[in-house]
Amino acid sequence: MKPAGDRRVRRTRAALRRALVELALEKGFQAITVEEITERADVGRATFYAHCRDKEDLLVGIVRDLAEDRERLLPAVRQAHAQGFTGLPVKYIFEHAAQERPVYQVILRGEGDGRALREFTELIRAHAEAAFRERVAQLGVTPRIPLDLVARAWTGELIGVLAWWVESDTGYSAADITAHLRDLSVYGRVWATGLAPSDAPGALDLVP
Amino acid sequence: MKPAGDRRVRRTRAALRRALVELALEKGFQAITVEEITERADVGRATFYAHCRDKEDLLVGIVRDLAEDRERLLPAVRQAHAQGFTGLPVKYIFEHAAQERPVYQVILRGEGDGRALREFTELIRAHAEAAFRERVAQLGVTPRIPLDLVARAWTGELIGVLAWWVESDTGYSAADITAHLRDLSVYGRVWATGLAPSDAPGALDLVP
DNA sequence: AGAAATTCCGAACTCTTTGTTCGGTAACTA
DNA sequence: TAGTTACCGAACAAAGAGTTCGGAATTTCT
Repeated sequence: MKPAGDRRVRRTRAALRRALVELALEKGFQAITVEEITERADVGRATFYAHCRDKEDLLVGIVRDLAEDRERLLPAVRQAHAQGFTGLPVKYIFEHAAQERPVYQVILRGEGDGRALREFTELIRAHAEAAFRERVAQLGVTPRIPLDLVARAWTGELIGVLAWWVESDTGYSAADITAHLRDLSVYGRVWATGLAPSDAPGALDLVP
Repeated sequence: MKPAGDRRVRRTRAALRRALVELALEKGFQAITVEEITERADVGRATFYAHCRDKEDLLVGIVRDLAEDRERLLPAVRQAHAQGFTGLPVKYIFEHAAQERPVYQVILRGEGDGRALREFTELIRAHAEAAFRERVAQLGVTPRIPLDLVARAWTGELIGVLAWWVESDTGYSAADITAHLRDLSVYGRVWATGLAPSDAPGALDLVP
């Protein structure tokens, strides 16, 4: 299939986005000027404004592209899981992040005015909450904690870990992290720290 | 006890910070100019630069103040919990956030270039990780999941929920949220969604 | 292949905002 | 009360944002 639109547009868009990510990693988003971007991308400055209103806009565009890219992989993943899988396959998010590490870094650092990261977060949160609700309805159980809260907590957890993972060399593979996050979800943090279930009452202030 | 330093300094600092928060809520951090801040604070523009290099700096200062403010309450809280309590008392964070809601909103939106939120996050994360390690050493158990990961996950969870809570009217009280977060920590997300422990294996893809 | 449409260039221009300086005045501390 | 320190305000240079437009080049459509 051929990508839609004018080739020139695709080329300059790609060049601008790549330039933005590179520069953001080099000197921080804030410090970048539009001229630097266009210079690095080898594009006329006026052209920049033909594509987006400002830096921020460009960054948000990148987030959208990234999400689209992820979605493109999703159907195949869903297929792999035999029956109606509705969740966001965490492992593939981490693998995708490993592939597109620079972009993920810039986004997850919350650079720009935060719009990009908020948009990123919201995408994941909406996915998660929908998946939770569907699952609960499917099994006919009633949640013990409001699902909106559970979704927020889970999203925060995921993004917190993801941000850390793409930033530093943690030594954990995508599969490692996924397994840990799963255990954490299933057995809880008290278990994760190594306490026996019987210690739980005394260990409540691990949280307070 | 008398607050340290020159009264004039305290006054203008406070005025500048209040102005910044107000304006950030009204029109977004990005759109604010230094002149607007000084105007709102009724302070000469040159004075602004005598206190901080730019908007960002001012915001980071606010974060520091906030943390300091929280710490001031902490000893009393620690006292309440009979023996050596080391964790960050979540409930008091939420109560503090309720008191200082506008400030928390601005910070947790990730406005500015993200430095403020990163600093905020890092403060909490460091606290949490230290608390976890101490607790684990105290009880002589070995963690089943690396504690750095657990700390990241927990911090993300807390901040995700906190950001949501100060932003929208969720209808949950600080005590509600705290209780839910505790249950989530102790029993895990699978339990939280209402599934029986026996459902766990089949419910793993709530996470993957 | 040819025509029409679209995009890119680049240079010029305006306007806003930033960040700095400095002498005089007022407020505070000790 | 004396001495220190902070604030004011006006003026300045520099830089970046955002817009405009005619002509050249590419691409798409027929």
